[in-house]
Amino acid sequence: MGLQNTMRALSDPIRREILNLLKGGRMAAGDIVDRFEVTGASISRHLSVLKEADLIRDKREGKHIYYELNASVLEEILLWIADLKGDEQYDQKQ
Amino acid sequence: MGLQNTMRALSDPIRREILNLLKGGRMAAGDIVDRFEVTGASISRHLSVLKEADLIRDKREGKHIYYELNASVLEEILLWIADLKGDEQYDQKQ
DNA sequence: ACTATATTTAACAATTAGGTTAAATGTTAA
DNA sequence: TTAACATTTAACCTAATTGTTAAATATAGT
Repeated sequence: MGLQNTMRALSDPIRREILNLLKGGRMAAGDIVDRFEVTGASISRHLSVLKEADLIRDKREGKHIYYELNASVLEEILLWIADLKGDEQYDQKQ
Repeated sequence: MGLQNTMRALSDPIRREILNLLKGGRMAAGDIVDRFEVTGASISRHLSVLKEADLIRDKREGKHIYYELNASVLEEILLWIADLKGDEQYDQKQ
């Protein structure tokens, strides 16, 4: 919901790294946790911030909850930044 | 210095609005302050965060300090986001 | 129903961020 | 050098963020 949520979600390095991981395809929460030094509880909250920003989506499958990237939300930032840069080429592009 | 500083700077709505104002050309600190409801001290700190992120540059001229946009730093974010989106078209460019 | 596994939520502590007012700094002009 | 103006810095307060551990929830298998 809106640029603010998205920007806030992206302001944390762990959350950005999570998105980077998901670029390679969906992952179960536990597998994401394994990639970081912090606890599962901590990652779980990062995931919920990303989900609130609609940057990721989750889907339960049995015991696991899989997370996947939803990159479409990024278009808004991209446009905001391109506008700031006065980058009309990109602005035009859908 | 780096994506983290930039992202952090952009995560605040007042700072984003300041950048938007500067899109129209350089402004003195006081004129920026007038556009917001918060105190000059508060805006001054926002400006210093933006400056640390190298998103703006300042230049003293007599009693005034003028701030101007430095949009070039945004390229890094643009690439980061484009990469996440798998947007090769933009990735290639430049 | 019980146990093990996967994940989230709650409660708390530490840190960071953003706001305020008051003091400090830098500049210009009298 | 004093005064006025423009801006930043310091000191302080409150609220938000991030991390931890422990408890709660959901699912699957026995």
